Parts: sequence; C-alpha cells; structure tokens
Amino acid sequence: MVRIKDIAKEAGVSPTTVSNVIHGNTKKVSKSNIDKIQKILEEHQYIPSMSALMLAQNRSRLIGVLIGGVDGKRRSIEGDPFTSIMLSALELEIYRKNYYMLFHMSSTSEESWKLAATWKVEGLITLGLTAEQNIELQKRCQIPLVSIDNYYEGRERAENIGLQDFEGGFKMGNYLIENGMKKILFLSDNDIGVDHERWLGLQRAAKENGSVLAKHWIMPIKQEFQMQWLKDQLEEICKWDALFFASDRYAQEGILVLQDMGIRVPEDISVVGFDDSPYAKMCRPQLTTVRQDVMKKGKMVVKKLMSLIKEEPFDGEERLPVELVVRDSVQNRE
Amino acid sequence: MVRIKDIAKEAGVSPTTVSNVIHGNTKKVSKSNIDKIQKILEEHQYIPSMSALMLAQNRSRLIGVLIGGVDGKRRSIEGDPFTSIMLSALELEIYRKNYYMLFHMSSTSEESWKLAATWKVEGLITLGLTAEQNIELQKRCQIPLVSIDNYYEGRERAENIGLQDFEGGFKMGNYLIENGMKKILFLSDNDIGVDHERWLGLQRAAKENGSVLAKHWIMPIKQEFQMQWLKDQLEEICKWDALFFASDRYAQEGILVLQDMGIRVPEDISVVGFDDSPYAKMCRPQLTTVRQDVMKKGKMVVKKLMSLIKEEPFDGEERLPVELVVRDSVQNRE
DNA sequence: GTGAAAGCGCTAACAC
DNA sequence: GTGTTAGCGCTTTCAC
Repeated sequence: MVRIKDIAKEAGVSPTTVSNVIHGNTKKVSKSNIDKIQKILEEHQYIPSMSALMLAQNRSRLIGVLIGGVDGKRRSIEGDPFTSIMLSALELEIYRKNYYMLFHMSSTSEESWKLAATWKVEGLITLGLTAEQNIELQKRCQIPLVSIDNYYEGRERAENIGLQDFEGGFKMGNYLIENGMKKILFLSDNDIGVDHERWLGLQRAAKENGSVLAKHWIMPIKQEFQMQWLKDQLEEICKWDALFFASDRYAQEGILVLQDMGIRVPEDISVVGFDDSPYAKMCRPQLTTVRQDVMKKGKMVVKKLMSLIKEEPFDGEERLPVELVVRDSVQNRE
Repeated sequence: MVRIKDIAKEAGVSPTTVSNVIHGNTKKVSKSNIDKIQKILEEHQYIPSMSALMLAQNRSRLIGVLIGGVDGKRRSIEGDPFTSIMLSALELEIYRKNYYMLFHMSSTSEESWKLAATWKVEGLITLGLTAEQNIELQKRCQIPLVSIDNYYEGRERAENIGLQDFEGGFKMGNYLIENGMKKILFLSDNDIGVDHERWLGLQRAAKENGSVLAKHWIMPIKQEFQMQWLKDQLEEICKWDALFFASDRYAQEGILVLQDMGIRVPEDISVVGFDDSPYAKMCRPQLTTVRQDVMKKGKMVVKKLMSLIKEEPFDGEERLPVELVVRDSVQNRE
C-alpha cells in the first residue's frame, strides 16, 4: 500500500505538500509540483488509509444502519421486501454522499451504542426499533440519529422520517365508504406507531360518516399463528363488509385464508392492504392498497441525517405522501 | 471518550499494563492491578478506538459485503426475499465472530476494490456478481473472498458457497417424471451458473428416461416484461406437461398468468419452482418446489471466509444440500 | 511555496 | 511485574 510519504519521496517534496495537493489546497503550491504529484498519485493508485484519517481528523465517514426486531428476532427483515429495498436505498444515498454504511442487526441498545462508539459513527439510521429504544439510543450516543417509521408521543423524541399513515388510512377509509361499506374491520398485529395511525385515519373516515362502523382487531404477532388465527375468527370476520389489513402481506394471507374457506373476494367481502408491495400484484384479485415510495423514503432519511450532521436546515418532507391504488379487491355494495 | 492513557493515569500504572489487562495478557500483571484496572475500565465504560487499533495492528475487523446487480441496477435485492434473509444471516454470523459488516451495493469492480482498500477490509463476501467480476475483484484485492452461488468454469476461480443445484434439478426432474410428465419445460431468465446447473439436473433426469422430453427456454430478464412474455408464449407453453421455473417467484407469476388465461394448475399443467421462498406458500395451489436453507448458507459463507482469513482448513460444505418439498402444484398424469 | 514536527489512540518490542 | 518508547499514516500548525 503506497503512502503519502512514498509519494512525497518520489516527487521530491514533503508529505505536507502531497497532502495539500490531495485535498485541493493548491493555492500555495507551484503548478509544476501540482502536476508532478498528481501524476504520481495516479500512477500508484494512491488510496488514503481510513484508519489514519479517522485518527487524525477524529471522524469516520461512517453511517451506522441499525435494524431491530421484535424480541431480538429478525422480524423486520425476513420475508418483508421493504426492508431490503430500504437497505438498498439507504446504501445508495449514503455512498453518494461519500459516506460508508456499517450495517448491524441490533438486539440491545447497549450493543448498538458500543458499535457506534467503537467506530465513531457520524450518524445513525434505525429501522424497526421502538420509540423508546430510539430515545434511549439517542441519549447514549449523542450523535445525529434518524429513525424510520416511528411515532413519538411524549416530549422526548428523535428525528424521524415516515409516511402520512393517518392520511393513508383516511383515504382508504373514504374509498371503502364510497363503495358502500358499512362495517369495516381493521387488522394489524399491534396498536402502536404506524399501524395505530392508519387505524386512526380509518376511524376518522368512519366517524365523518355516522352510519359506518369501524373496528380494530389485533392479530397474533407471530407469523406462524396468523393464518390459523384468521381461520379461527372466520365466522366473526365474515360479518364485516371489508377487511383493511395494515400491510399487503397480511392482506394477501387474509385473502388466501378466505378463499380456502370458500369465501369470495371481493364478492362476499372486500379486502384491502397498505404499502403496495410486490405482494399486492401477486394475488388474485389484485389488491387495492395504499402506495408508499420506499426509495424516496430512504433518500429522505439520508438527506435528513446529512442536514443533522452538517447542522444545516432540512428542506424535505418528514412524512411522505401516500396514494390510493385501486385494483380488484373491493366491490361496490350499493 | 476515555482513553487507555486516562485509565492508566487514574490507576497509577502505565498504558501498557492497561492494554495488557484489556487483552487478557494478565500472566505478568499483579492481581491487585488487574482488579483495580478492570474496575476503572467498567466505571468509565472504556471503548477502544477502532481507528487507533487499525493503525497500530494493521487490521480492521471489517468484512465487506458486496451486492451486485445486473447492469448496475439493484436486481438481486429488490423484491427478492432471499437477499434480505441472506444479509441478515451474514451480519449475524459476522458479528458473532467479532467482525463488523461494511455493506455496499457494488456497481464496478473498481469501486469495490477502492472500498476494500480504503477500509483495509479483511475479507469480502459477494452476492450477485458474475464469475468474471469475482475473479477480477479477487485479483485486484488480494484478500480472502467468498462468493455466493457462483460457478467457475475455467481454471481461475474464487472460493464459493452454493447449493447442490444440479441435484435439485435432478430430484425435481425425477419427481415430475415419476408423476407421469413426458414433456417438461424449464424456464429461467439466463443460462449461466445456478440456473444452468438446475437445468442440467433436469436434463439428466430426462435423459435417464429416454421417453421424456425436456427443454429450456429463456425468459426476458426484465421483470416488467416477463408476465407479458409468458402470455405471448401461452399457446406453446400449454403444450407441455409441466413447467419447471428456476425460482419460486417466477413460478408464482407463471401460475397467475396461466390462471388468468383460464388454464388450471395442476389439472391442465403442473408448475414447480425452486427455493421454497415465502412465495411458495402464498399461492394457490401451493407450490411444489426445492428447498434451500438460506440461513445455513449464510453461516457457511462466513465460516468459509473465516477459515480463509485464519488460514485454517475449512470443514464445511461448499454445496449445501437441497430437499424436495411436495405441495399441490403437480398432478399425476397416469 | 515548502517542510519539520507534533499529535491522534493504540500496540509491541524491549528495558528495567 | 511494570514502564519507556517508537511507530502505524495522516493532518495541521507554524516556522522558514
């Protein structure tokens, strides 16, 4: 590995001069030296050593990306196409900004903090942590942190990029109501954050139409049990006009369970999802859902983080818009 | 950030002694000092600085994970649940071995090499690069490299962990033949590496049964065009007894296209896939497929890389076994 | 315009 | 058992 010292020797100048040329501080360097040094730099394919840079400048150019899961399991990443698209969006943007991505599946805040400290990470992006975990991490690390898809209730909060979940639920709610649904059941595996907001949106839509009943049921969080649970509830579920699942994946499973039991979608019951993931098109009927732009979300996350690191104002959206996508899983009831 | 020097001062010893205690070289350190130092270390939550460590020891504890794509696009990561599961498996294992994961979506070998050199990465794991790209990268970087799911034809090769793809194709081929299929069509979007081997396996099975016809058709590589292409070929496709798709995702799309056109699976035509991805269970009929264990593959990749780094022999499998999973998408023809 | 020298936090060889 | 010291590759201050 060729070092600045070697380049300097070959050019017959001091390391300082070479360093200046590398960094474009060429005001006080003679033209001839600039050219000579640049040529040698090229020839030897000089690559700076990050370790030395880190030590000398006390910055790492590293962004830590932390993915959490429910009770230490890798929930968010498995089977969920969004996580991988998000990861790819993040890396793309991080690299574009001349940073590097250190990736970790975080289990405890302790562990995450150690990682960040060990590597003097300049910023942290988290996905799949709870609001509390983010706040704790933020406190310990004292570095810019942007969470994805969190909602903060109290006064303590972390910076966050998310969606207009409430509006998404509201839009879908209105669409269902316009199509004559009188009884709408919202299904998710929790009642916090994103899913809660989507539910609130639906609820608002229902309230604005006195005659519509909306309710929220919580499914088991473990995937293995969900389909069985749906089967068990079948009789009750069939009493509703429409099922609004908090994500496409669940909606697709829901449709399969219904169809397996001989219930027709959307003739007997309408089913909708949220996200517009690849799953939405890969079922029959194709799923009516709410679209989010994951690539854009990732881009915004990195933009936000950069503005935090550089202490510049952020001119972007913290809650990205969503859009209703009408396909075939809803049938008008009027 | 507290440094070794600070700890040493507080304990009234030299930095060397502290360093020794940290690294467990306590043969020549007095018991009282060990205790005292460990206590102070605890109190101050001492965290070593990676930059200094890297510089002093000339090693980074970093593993670079490179994900490539077709013509610079993020092919392998999007919509493909395997990439994200693999990523999670890799990170889990890397961290377990006390290394850290630097993640990059590589577009050119130049870029990847620079990344590896800048960070003095101790090993490289690649996914979705071509055999040629891996060989080139290997040559430039001169560090341990393990590719995933590649096949190397010539004498130049990189270390690799993959599947028994040929056997998988062969097993499935035999299963189809046992079920009376006389004409089997294999469908993939390329004819190299993994897909080629799976096809060879099927071909062998067909050859061992003189009366069975097997053929291989190549679909367009762009996902947007695949379903349309399948529709266009429908008439020809229906002449076959069974369709063997190189992956579950394609199989699921195939089933949807067939069903949309009024063709029954498996009554009119049998369809099978490969991978046993989440998609396999999320279609009707549920897919008969060949299962691979992605978590195990990821584990093996890291194990192989570690053995390369430590220059120890590797006692593991380079081609992991696969297993036939019979579900409902094949109907006996006899 | 250019270069010498100190220092970033740590390790390891060696002296005591 | 313990401490001194040089050095890893680079930046930065300051002197020339």
